[in-house]
Amino acid sequence: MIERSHLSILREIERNGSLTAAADSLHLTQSALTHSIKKLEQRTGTTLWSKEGRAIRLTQAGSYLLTVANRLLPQLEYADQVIERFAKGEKGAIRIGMECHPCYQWLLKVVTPFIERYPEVDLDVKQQFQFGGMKALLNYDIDVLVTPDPIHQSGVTFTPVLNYQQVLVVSKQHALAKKTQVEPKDLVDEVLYSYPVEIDRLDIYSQFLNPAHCKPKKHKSIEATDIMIQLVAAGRGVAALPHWLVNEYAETMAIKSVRLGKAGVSKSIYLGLRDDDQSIDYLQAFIKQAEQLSQ
Amino acid sequence: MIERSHLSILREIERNGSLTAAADSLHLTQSALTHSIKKLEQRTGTTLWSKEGRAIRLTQAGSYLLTVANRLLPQLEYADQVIERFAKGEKGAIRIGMECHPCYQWLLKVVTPFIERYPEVDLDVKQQFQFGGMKALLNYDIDVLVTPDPIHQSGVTFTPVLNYQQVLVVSKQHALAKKTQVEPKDLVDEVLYSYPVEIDRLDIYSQFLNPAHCKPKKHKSIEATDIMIQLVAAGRGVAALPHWLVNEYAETMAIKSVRLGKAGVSKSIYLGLRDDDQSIDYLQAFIKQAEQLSQ
DNA sequence: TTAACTTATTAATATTATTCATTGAATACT
DNA sequence: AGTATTCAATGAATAATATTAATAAGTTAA
Repeated sequence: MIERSHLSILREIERNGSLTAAADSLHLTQSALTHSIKKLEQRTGTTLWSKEGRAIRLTQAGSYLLTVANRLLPQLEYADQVIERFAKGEKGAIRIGMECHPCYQWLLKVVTPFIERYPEVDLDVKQQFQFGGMKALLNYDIDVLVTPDPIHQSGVTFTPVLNYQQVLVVSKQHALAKKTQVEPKDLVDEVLYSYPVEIDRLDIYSQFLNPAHCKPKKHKSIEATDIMIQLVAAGRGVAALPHWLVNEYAETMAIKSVRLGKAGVSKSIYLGLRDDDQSIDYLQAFIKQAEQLSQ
Repeated sequence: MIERSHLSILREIERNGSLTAAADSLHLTQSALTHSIKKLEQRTGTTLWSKEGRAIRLTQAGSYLLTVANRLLPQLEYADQVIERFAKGEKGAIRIGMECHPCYQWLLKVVTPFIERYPEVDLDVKQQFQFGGMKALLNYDIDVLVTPDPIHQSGVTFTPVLNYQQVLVVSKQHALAKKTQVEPKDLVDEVLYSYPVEIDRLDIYSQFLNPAHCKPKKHKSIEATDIMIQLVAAGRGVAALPHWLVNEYAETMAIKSVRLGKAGVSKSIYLGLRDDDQSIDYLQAFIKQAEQLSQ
């Protein structure tokens, strides 16, 4: 069995020209090398070096092994480096799962400065989960779960990274646009647009309409935020979205945001992380980056 | 420092799905593996496996190392095999040096059966040496020296492999063709062709002409045997060549061989081998092959 | 819950690697 | 030629490492 140490010895003897010099550069004694060599030659049943006088020269078998050493040692040394980078928390991959439709745009703002600081960390974003984001996290399909609805459970810790108001978006021409706040009953004649998720995960229902036993005239679901905003601007309906998202569109689109109820609907976005991974540098850095953004 | 054993452990755990099973296939105890793993993880400062319950799963760093293992282990295992073949004397290379011009055709007859028996032994033939064949042999530029003039010296052993008569080749029309033997004085009016080597290495001089203080009318040197025979057949001159070589041409060319003197000029071809290499299987086999051919 | 199975731990032991001190041999120097 | 140097080989002693046995502690499945 050829070991890494054997390959190192081959290479260093060739580099240094003598056993003694090779021993120095390997931080060993000459005696140690002689013993290693002898053992290797005995075990393999070959002569790797022919020793004439005090000179030393590779045999054919030795020359062959030297080419192996020159090919494989750099690869092993590179692997050492990569593992070191893993150890320092510089290298890795974050697979981000998103359970929050409008968050994608917010996420981009977190990601941009992060990838500059951690160029060796790969990023991947997934938005569809067969059994829900929580399962995906626990099943190691993703490493970070971005969600407005944390399910507190052992093994996963959630950190709030963004607090915001959920607001109603309406066209500037809409009657509600003049109000500073809307009440549940104001929506009973409206078409309500939302992302395609279960109704009990929509805050406009759970925190606003349902408590007042109201419901909109019609409810339509749309995947793309841009289209949703377009439809709202055209007066085809209203939508409940994060205020920061609405603000971004407000400059270019004919829309206006109105507070939901007297107190407004407050929401938070959380990042979920497996407890196992709490010690991983770049994951902590990612969360910190997200927290800083909202301040 | 990633060692071969670490890579093997990585691979076997992944193949077998558990530490215990991997330990079996590595002919170790489960305890030994646990210790190795722990030591590796401590030294590198990484977690390679996350262990949840009795299941075990690779971390990102572990997955990376597994790809390294799958890439490098096969190469190391192949190197083991190659070294084993070297050890068995099946694999190697013979660099043959030729100091004997007409021997090339004889050599081919040795080589043909040899390469069938030792398909993994590379062969190379060199015919030009900067400082002579003996120096080339001692300098490890060649491994076998084919020569009619062995220089006995420590470190090299010569084995005679072919005894033959050196004969004079003449055209069938030539006056000497009718004789059974020629004398030195018969050549004083002839053009003598020879290979381009120093005159004192030509037996026709050292063993035939010089003792009788004779010399030919003219001496021309030619590299290629075929051309030399053509010229002789055309009556442009005579040449001294091994009888077995002349026999091969005699069927198709208008030439005839005549004995040199009453006793003839006897020659031998020797194979020279470094004493260091006497124990190498395929070199011994090569010499044996050469000896058998002449019987 | 038990039975079966898997990994972790500790202390003892076996194996292997390394060094020290010395020798013999080859080379360089005067 | 003789001496000093340099280099590799050796054997015994020691240090370092790997491996095991025995057992614990945890998980899974019936």
